[in-house]
Amino acid sequence: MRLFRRDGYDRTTMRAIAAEAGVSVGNAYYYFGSKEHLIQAFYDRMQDEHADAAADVLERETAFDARLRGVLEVWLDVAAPSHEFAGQFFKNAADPRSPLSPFSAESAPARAASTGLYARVVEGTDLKLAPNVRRELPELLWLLQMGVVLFWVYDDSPEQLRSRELVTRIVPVVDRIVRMSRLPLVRGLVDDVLGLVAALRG
Amino acid sequence: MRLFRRDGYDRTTMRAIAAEAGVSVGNAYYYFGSKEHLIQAFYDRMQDEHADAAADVLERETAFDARLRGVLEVWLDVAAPSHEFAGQFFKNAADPRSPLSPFSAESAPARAASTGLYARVVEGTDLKLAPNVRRELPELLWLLQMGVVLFWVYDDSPEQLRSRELVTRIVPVVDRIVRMSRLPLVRGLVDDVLGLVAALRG
DNA sequence: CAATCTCCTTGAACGTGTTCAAAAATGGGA
DNA sequence: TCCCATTTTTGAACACGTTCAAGGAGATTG
Repeated sequence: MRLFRRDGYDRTTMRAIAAEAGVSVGNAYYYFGSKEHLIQAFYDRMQDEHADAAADVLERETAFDARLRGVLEVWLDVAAPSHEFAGQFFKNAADPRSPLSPFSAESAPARAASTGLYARVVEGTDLKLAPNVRRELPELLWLLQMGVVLFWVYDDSPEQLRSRELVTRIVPVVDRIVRMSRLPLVRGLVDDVLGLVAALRG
Repeated sequence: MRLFRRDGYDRTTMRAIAAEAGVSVGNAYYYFGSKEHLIQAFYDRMQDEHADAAADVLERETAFDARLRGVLEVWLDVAAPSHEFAGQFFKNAADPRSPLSPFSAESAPARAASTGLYARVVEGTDLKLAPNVRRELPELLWLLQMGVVLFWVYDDSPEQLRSRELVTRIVPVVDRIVRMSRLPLVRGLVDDVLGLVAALRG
């Protein structure tokens, strides 16, 4: 991770990693199937840090919008030091066949942990929701986070301020949509969307 | 392109491409800066094919939902033969720094052509829209297409039938949202979203 | 103690994308 | 026809990720 952050993913060679770790190149491959697999550790650690920081937010906030904004902002905090590196990492994760893809079978545990986090975002609030909305909302919020991550990866503004702005502006919109979801006019629409999500899952 | 389709992106070597073309490896690099750059030709051709096929649809259909569905379905038609290959290609396009990224400066002309296509989807219809919605809708529909592409890339169902289902089910939802956008209740929400998009563009 | 087995470690070797100095072809003027 | 500048072409060489046969280290068994 030290070398990745210092030199970037592409410029860090397996030979350099092995030398830094004091082992041979072949030995690195005995413990990690490929260079990509080395990233999984990084990915997991970031997820853990996020879960910790998010727990603080969820203890502090009770309103749905504050909880959601807090959890998303805390992701930006945790990810900030790795922005440059993560851009290159994302390239590999975007390969549909890669185990690092957020939709892969290998990522299922991480995905479950993340949707669990958003389940807690929803749980502790005063939101009145239809049962089907309550069931699907955590996964939709996870998708929202994926969107934020995607935006953040492409964000070349100083200190990723645009990503900050995205979060602060999109959270009220989400909040309003969720609260409107029980209105007669909107309800049919929401049911359609939920049906669509359920049908295309997996 | 013949080799890419037959053997996939990774398994097609620059040496094989050069041999097939009857030139040396170095000569291939005289005309194409890298293996990635070879894809740009493929990308451009697919876009042209899509524009042609979409023009037929737009001549035939007049209702907004039919036009949108037709244009999206025609994209699936054009892309279908390259599904396996395009998955690997997408990995490279997902690199934020790659000129192949759909958000890169190099892709600006292609992006403009695509949003222009969706401007025509909107134009020829009976939709009554607020000015700001009419202005932003083409770009939002292009984003919708990017979403469909993303889904399609990850779609491993036979003949990408799930992607077909996504299109047939999401188009009515979009149609309803667009038509609802003038309702007093929804209008404020729509304005927020459009403001967000405008603020974060570029 | 010896024999054997499993786990761990090594570094040379392979195939890859890419580079580059050198050679070849081209084309226009003297 | 010859010369020279430019464009084009070549293939060996480089650095990289990855593989693998070979051997070493430790534990277990007879």
